[in-house]
Amino acid sequence: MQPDRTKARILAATDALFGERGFDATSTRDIAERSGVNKALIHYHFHAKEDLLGVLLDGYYERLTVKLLTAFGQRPTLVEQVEDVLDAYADFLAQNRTFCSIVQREVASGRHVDRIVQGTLPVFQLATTWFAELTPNAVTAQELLHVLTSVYGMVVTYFTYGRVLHQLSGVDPFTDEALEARKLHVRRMVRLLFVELESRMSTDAGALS
Amino acid sequence: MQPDRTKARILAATDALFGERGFDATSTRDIAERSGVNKALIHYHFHAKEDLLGVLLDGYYERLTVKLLTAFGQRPTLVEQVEDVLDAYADFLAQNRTFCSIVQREVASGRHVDRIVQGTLPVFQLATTWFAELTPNAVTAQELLHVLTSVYGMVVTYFTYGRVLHQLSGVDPFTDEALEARKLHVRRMVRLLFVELESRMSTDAGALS
DNA sequence: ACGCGACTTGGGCGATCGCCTAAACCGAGT
DNA sequence: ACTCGGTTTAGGCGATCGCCCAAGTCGCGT
Repeated sequence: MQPDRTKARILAATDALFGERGFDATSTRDIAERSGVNKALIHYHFHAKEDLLGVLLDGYYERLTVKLLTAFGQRPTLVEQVEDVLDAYADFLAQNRTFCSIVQREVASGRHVDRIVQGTLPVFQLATTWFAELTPNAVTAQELLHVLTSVYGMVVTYFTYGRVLHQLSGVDPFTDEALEARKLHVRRMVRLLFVELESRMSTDAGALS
Repeated sequence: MQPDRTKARILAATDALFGERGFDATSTRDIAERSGVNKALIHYHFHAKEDLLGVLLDGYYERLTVKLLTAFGQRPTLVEQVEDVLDAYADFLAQNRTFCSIVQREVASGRHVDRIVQGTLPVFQLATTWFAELTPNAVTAQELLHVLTSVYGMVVTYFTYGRVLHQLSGVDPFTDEALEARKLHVRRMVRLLFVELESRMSTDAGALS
């Protein structure tokens, strides 16, 4: 078998196992068995187990960044652009649910935070420049961070807590219809935010109520 | 030393270690060392490592539920009650940041989901009955779940992604001032939601835009 | 004083961990 | 035909894992 094919098989197995069990609960032997590859090959191709996670995360963030940056800038108004990016984000998470689990766990453990910050940085900076240009003095940097955190949380929590939501509602949250409904909900919330921002800009004053 | 004191020391060390490293990355020897207790005592008092996590989670959810249910019902209007509950939730997470990390990891791994669902159930049911009484036909069950997920996500994400936010903004998100600012932001978002709900009820029709 | 049950202790069992070594394999270049 | 570098293999090293055992200690009722 050509080495590229081997590396791909190892990475695929790693993704599946890290996603469902987590880094610490997965042994290199598990990965070898799942990918149908000798266990020494993992260390030959990826040096250490830790590096496997690094390569995996870097790949995810590169694909995610490309997808979000291209989703941005397709439609005229800012609201529509934001909606497109959030839709693309939701689609990405739906198609890469292991990514969501892995990041959540690593952030909780404070590991690979640098890599995760670096991965989110391009989109984060794009978002901040949007608002800096569009709402020069209506939104402070602190407030913007809160808004981004909230929107991010709304999108991501739906996927991380998928199992919990399933049990609470009895409905599978990952069917196509359910995902579309979620995206619609997020769009509504974002519209509400924008309405508030615009009204604040027109009155040229801050703070709601 | 009296056994209750021993069990408390073990649980405290378990909480700290599970919180910062996670269940799988923590050994019973780590717990014994941190709590200054013989390693066999852990299995004597708590049977298995897995049970430690169970006891820990049950304790957290009991305290959380009591806190949220008492926070509810102190002020006249529904908006204020919701704000109080969310403030109490944020305070609880701020004072028990390990809880947040632990739950996030376990949910990501699909472990202890039953226990977590059971723990959130009282508050979840209270929230659903609120809206069922107050907005009988303005909000569907599906839509309510989306709203609760979003609000939950807004609150929790701030704490789980504390380290990331710190690096992105350069500001410690866990100072008293920062936490108050976060609570204020969540309150604003909830107010926006309520304004939308009320307008929908007055027009007696659904769907924004 | 003494026995009994609860608690604590050091030591170690078998299993599994990440990683490494030495040898075999294999296709391309000469 | 034969080297040679890249790839794959079986096997095992030392460390660590969860958990258990037999003995020891302690306080308390009698």
